[in-house]
Amino acid sequence: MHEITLLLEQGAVAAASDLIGWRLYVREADGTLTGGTIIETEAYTQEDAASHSSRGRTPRTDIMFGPAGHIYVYFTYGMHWCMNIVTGHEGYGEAVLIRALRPDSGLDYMRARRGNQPDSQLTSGPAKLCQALAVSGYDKGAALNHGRFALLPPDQPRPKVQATKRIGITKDTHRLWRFVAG
DNA sequence: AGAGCGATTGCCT
DNA sequence: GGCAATCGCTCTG
Repeated sequence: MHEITLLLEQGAVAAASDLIGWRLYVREADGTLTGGTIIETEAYTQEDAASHSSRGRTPRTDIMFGPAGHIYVYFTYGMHWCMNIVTGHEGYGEAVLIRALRPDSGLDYMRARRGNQPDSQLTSGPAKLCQALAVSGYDKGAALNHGRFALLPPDQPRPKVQATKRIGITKDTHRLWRFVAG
């Protein structure tokens, strides 16, 4: 638990890299854990023009400015939810977008929500994994490891991590703040 | 009160 | 690889 806080309080960029290999799950009503190993992340900080927090603290982005270890979810493109883990310190707006998991638990729940896709496509995108884990606006501000969400340490040797450009943004595109396992 | 937008996805060539 | 779909949310006025 404290290990998680230290990891996240380093700041979004270091945390985004270090979170590769950690395991993220949501607990279903019957106790099943649905989720898997984090294999792709992106960092967003307050000085970063691509970040929602760069335009100030608003009702939408308020969670990003709160303490580390909470969930920031946002709705986009009229149909998709995406989830972030808030990092850094109270008053500074930053978070890590969870972009992909390697699913290893609760696969039946994911298939039911994602339309019986191949396992490799159940959680291979930020909106896909929210659909697979049934994450939505309802989860806004939830605290890790105090309710539905569990973030667990790596259960295998940490993979190598590559840093690349972030996906789908139009500002500050040069930053190498996307991290992928491999 | 409402126009504009979007940290994506899936389908198409 | 390119691009349309899609609509609730956000912020401004």
